[in-house]
Amino acid sequence: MKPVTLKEIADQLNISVTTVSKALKDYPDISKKTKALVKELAQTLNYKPNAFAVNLRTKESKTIGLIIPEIVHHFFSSVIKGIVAQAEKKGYLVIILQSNESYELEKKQIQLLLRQRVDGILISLANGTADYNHLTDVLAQDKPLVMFDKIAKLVKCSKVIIDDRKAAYVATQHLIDTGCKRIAHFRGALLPQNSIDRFLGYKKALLDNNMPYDPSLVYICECGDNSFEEGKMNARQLLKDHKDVDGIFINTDLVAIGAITEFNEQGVKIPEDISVVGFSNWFMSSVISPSLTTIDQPGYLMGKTAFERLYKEMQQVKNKKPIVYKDVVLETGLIKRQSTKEILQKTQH
Amino acid sequence: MKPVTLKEIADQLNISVTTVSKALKDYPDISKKTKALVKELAQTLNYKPNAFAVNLRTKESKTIGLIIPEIVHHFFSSVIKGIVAQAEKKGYLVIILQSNESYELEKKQIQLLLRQRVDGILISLANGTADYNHLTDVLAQDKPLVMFDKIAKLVKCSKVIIDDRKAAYVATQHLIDTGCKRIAHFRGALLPQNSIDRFLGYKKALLDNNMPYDPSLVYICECGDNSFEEGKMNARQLLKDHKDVDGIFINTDLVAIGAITEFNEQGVKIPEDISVVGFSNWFMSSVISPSLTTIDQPGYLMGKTAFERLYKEMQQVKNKKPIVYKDVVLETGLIKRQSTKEILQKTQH
DNA sequence: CTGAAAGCGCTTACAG
DNA sequence: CTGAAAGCGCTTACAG
Repeated sequence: MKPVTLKEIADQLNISVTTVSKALKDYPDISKKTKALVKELAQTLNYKPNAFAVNLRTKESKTIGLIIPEIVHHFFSSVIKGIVAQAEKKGYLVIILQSNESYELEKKQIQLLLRQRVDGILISLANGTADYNHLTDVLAQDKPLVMFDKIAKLVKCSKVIIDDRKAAYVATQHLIDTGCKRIAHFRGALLPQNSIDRFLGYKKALLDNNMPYDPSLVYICECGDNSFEEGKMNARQLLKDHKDVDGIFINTDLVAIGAITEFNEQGVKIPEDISVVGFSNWFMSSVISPSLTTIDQPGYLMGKTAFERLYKEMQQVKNKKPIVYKDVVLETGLIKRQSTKEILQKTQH
Repeated sequence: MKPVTLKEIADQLNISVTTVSKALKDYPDISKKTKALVKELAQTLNYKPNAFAVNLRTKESKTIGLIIPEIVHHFFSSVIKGIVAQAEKKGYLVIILQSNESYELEKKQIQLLLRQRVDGILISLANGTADYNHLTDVLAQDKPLVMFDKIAKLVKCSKVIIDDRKAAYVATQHLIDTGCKRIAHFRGALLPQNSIDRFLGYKKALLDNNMPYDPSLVYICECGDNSFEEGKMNARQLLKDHKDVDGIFINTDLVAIGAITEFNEQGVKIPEDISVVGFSNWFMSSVISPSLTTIDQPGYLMGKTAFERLYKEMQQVKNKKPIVYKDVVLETGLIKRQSTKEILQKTQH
């Protein structure tokens, strides 16, 4: 069963393809009668315009590309959901690609999307991405590109992020406010901007509170996959290296959950012996024991907002206006749970 | 900066578009010299074939559609990952759509994908889907359609599933083997096939062990969203209704985790007072306390396999052969953890 | 070995 | 109010 074309409708009605096309699109210069006839037949034949032909003519695909480091991931899957939902509302389809945190794959995927002539690209960078030529290539073609969460500050394009530095500051301050004196940090991989920013927020909170910054308390993971195992390993190492640590701010909830599991296994009491704060507020964090104090990171909203930005830019391109770049910073919040102690009364008289 | 076309390459080289096209595709009737010239220029100009034009000519989009009930979901996101990875290997792009468990949305999305002229469709049905015309429409167009996980048995197409009935039987048998005498079941929504099959497996295990089947021990959730809250609610209700229940087989891990949380809060001991078995082996289940005994459901493999099936069918269509439908049943396994007791010794003499 | 020509299915400026 | 014609960027059967 071959799909129905305009020509078939035209032939059956003994009118021209032009008229059929215009009738379906409600051009004002077509008679009401013709329109009704055409629409009815299109309906009964179940006519669907051939997207390839339409795209070829209009140079629009109504499709966007999405490149994400990892799909099986609470935060990222929430972002995907936000993007897909918002895109559908505006009549756009989303092609999804996963970079697996690989720079090489990411580069290849950008090429794939460009070849596919998507109208715009949404990307969260792989940890390994340090070279941005593949991204500036996109921008050079006046193809809208919006980064979210894992971004490159140096690339000139719109970005949707949270204030990682501030959020990390709040997390660390909370540890301090609850009485922690010696606070470690699991920072994950070295490169990604949000890893850097969270580290800086941690450091600043220490210094602002006149606490010494000790680099040996910062655990970097070369693999940098932010995994459960990474948390377990780091926690084990920490217990060997620094028996005096009484608080940890951890880059990502999953890593924090790994750490908590290790502490539980070794009989280290949370929060009595060590307080733990995570980052992202994965659903899991509310149900483990003890439940994890963490930073709430609005994934769905970030996806929605990123698409909205991209949409604006795609409109600008369509209207032959210059693309206006804009950064959007979303709010985060601290979720207090059982892995940190009560805030000390600041009783002074 | 407008994308480069074949014509531009042809003009610069003073040859025809035909020759350029053939040279790039390594047709044997083009001279080595010409091929080298064309390829070099294409490279320097960063030529990328216009996918719309290619698709329009070849009637192939090298794109497939994926409709899934929920993206933020451990099992489904694993499936997505498997599909996307395998598709990319074979040179296909994936358009992702989320039905939100809504039949209406699902129907609309099928239309969207058909309009987009995807080469094939992968779908896991919404809970509410009871009418299959939108699916048979796809099949009637000789467009490959493969269902996975949440399928409709009545629709004639390839399916990739697990043996839900058998897996549920194994789960229930495990409860029996560990000494449970009165076993409840949280079955979730009424309609979906796997909900039905898991229930039947539960029931059969009881009967095969000469245990009475008591319908009042089966908790159906009309909302049927398989949520954490559903688990808490059902557990609360169960404690009111049936104080003698000492084991539960629960449809989905997330619901089981909700139940465990409720039991923990009410001081009901797991597995001493009540043993719990879940279904799916979400990552979360290994880190909660007590960790959850569950059925391992191979999400990534299911995604990969579903794409492979679709790929075969797309090849058949391409080669003008009839589509051969096939069901693939993937293996599951029981993961024993802390939420169930040790298996009783079957000492008989 | 090379190229002119037709055509995929649409849209739209233009003529009548 | 209707339609002939050009063209989007490719591919491929055919001629030379």
